[in-house]
Amino acid sequence: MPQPAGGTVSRPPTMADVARVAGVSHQTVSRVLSGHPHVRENTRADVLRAIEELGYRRNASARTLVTRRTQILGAVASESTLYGPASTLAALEEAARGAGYLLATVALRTQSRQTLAEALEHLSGWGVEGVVVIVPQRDAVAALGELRHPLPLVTVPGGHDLPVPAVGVDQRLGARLATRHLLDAGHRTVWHVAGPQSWVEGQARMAGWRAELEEAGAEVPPPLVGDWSPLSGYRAGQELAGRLTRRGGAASGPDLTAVFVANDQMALGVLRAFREAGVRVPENVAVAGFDDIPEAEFFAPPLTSVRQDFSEVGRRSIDLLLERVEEEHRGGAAAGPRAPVPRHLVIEPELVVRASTVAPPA
Amino acid sequence: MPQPAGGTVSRPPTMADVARVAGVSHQTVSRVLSGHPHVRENTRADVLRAIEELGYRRNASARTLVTRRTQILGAVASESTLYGPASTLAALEEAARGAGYLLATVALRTQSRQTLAEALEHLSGWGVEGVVVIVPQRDAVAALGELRHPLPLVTVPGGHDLPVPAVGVDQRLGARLATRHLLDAGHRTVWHVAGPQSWVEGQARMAGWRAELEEAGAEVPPPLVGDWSPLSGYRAGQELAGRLTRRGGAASGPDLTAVFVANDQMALGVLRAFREAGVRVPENVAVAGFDDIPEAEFFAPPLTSVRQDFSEVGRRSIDLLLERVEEEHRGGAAAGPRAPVPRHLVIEPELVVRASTVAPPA
DNA sequence: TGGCCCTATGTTAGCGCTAACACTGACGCT
DNA sequence: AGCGTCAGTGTTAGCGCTAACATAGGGCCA
Repeated sequence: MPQPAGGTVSRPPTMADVARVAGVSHQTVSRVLSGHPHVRENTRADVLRAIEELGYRRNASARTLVTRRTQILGAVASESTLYGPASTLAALEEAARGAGYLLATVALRTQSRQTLAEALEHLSGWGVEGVVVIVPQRDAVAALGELRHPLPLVTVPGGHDLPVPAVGVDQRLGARLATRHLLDAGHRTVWHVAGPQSWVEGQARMAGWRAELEEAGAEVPPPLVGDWSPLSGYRAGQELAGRLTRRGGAASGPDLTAVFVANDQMALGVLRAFREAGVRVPENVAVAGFDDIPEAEFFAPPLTSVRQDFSEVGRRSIDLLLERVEEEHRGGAAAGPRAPVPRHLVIEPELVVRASTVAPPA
Repeated sequence: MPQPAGGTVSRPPTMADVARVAGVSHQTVSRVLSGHPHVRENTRADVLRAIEELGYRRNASARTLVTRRTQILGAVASESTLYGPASTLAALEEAARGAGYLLATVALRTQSRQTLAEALEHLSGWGVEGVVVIVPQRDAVAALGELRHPLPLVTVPGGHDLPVPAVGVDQRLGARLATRHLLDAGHRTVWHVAGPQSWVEGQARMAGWRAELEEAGAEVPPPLVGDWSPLSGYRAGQELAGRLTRRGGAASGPDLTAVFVANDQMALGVLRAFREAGVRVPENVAVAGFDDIPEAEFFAPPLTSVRQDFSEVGRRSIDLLLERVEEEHRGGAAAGPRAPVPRHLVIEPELVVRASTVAPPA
């Protein structure tokens, strides 16, 4: 790689330096760099050679100052160590980079109105052109709704009625797929270990489960509610195992032969509780999870789960956000009528069937 | 929140606008914003009121153009969906934000010389002042060593001899803690299911395990090598279980009563293989892991593991990086002798003892 | 041959900010 | 009274770039 010429370690070269070396004006250099059409082939080559020779790189701030475009997008997330958000974040970055944008992230411990406002404030301090907000909790969605920040936003997941475009995996559908799979396997009904109802996904998964049961005319057992953690799944598993063992009881409720657990972590806890109680999976009870985390394949037994394509979610979110950003710049200040219906993109989930719901061939 | 005055939706207000409203020069506004000492209290109040009234926000690009400081740091990571990197990334962001910097991330699928160079190139396109590179693999470290990029860098983890400062948890120590814990419990020796030796951590954990055994005068069994995944742990577990069951064999090697597994995911696989083979944990064999992922507590049985404080790693990395950045700006172009010895910060890990290594009270 | 358009390039004027210096008046010293 | 000092403020000159306009010369037509 060519080094800046000369012995003195000085300022990085500017467009004017390149112009001098190439024997043209700085404007011509700018034209070459911007791919402007009316530049002679010879001139273009001279300029490119000079750029190479000096190791010139265009100054982003100067460019931003006049174009009013930072080419920076933001992402705000919480629980970013969980598989879903982390995957989404990575996909978001890749997509942003592919589109020529830098992605600045903000990792929040909790998403309150205050912290969300601070995050957006922080990001707009650097002039980000738009932000993807990963808001897994309903409170956070509500908090976001109260903000009315002028920045173009996209939320992940969707499923809310905010005037903000969104992208997300169809949680209801995922829950229906898992539930239907269990009903199809001959179970009279399906129990549910739900996620926290304060989460968008927790609520949607429960709704999907309930809808599928009702549609099938199956009895709807009372759902147990966990907090996504293996421990809460373990507790729910103990509760369920208890119902199975004191079998004489009249108050035991509907047939307990199948359980749909709202995420794989909790399913891990359920499996453990069942094992301890001597409940065999899938012979006594079939268990399905949600998320298809990489470990799910190696649970004992391997877990049937609903797979979400987070990469797709990331890509689509950036597409949607850039659409909004372009709109903002074209429509500009003289804005016509607001985009009438914010688009909600829905990605379809996929059911992955494993041994936890299918009895091994005898 | 006050809106920009007037009906026309126009450009955001500038310092000049604030100056006009406050009845001072734009320079005085700048002085107020920069906390310059020689400003009368009255004047400062006038300016702040005008800023509030107009909803003024300083333009970062214009500021950067003259100060040559973007106040942006970068982070490059791969496998960013794993618990460790994801936690580090989140901690990095929080620390950067606390120090008044924006954090831009790049998520790589693989870290080759090429992709690392592209990532740094991408980040320097926006003038980041420094970059934290999360390089878990030895190849990546080597690739990084060949780059000689002018950007201030810090790597996570350390344990290399590159002329680059680093921060990391002491992996050797962690491995020794786990191994010593097992020896102290009365086991004659400890087997090891290692991580890929292409990884910095995989190698260091094996080295720590071996060193501890040798120091104790214990026999060193042949290590089994996995790839961090539960499946590879499962395979290793089957191999180990096989040695236990065909107990007559003379070639079975040293006593197999304790296993130190290089991460918790693989330990999950080992536990499953043992369970299937009828090997009881910890009664027949004690098992310890590494990382202390949140799920470790809910494995069957709960897993003894080595906890790493990733938040601390993140904070220290930013501290170190900013030190380097400041140095760069003070020393400037007329640079004196390079910083002689790049600092390596080492964070101590902590052993968390659970049921997988301690027989329950009879 | 004059007028026109079209290509290829140069010149000029900022974008919004900070750094450097210039200025003013109050104060205190000799 | 004359002078230096210093707090408090204004004026000026860029930072490196792009947009808008200006200019020069060649080809084409009537």
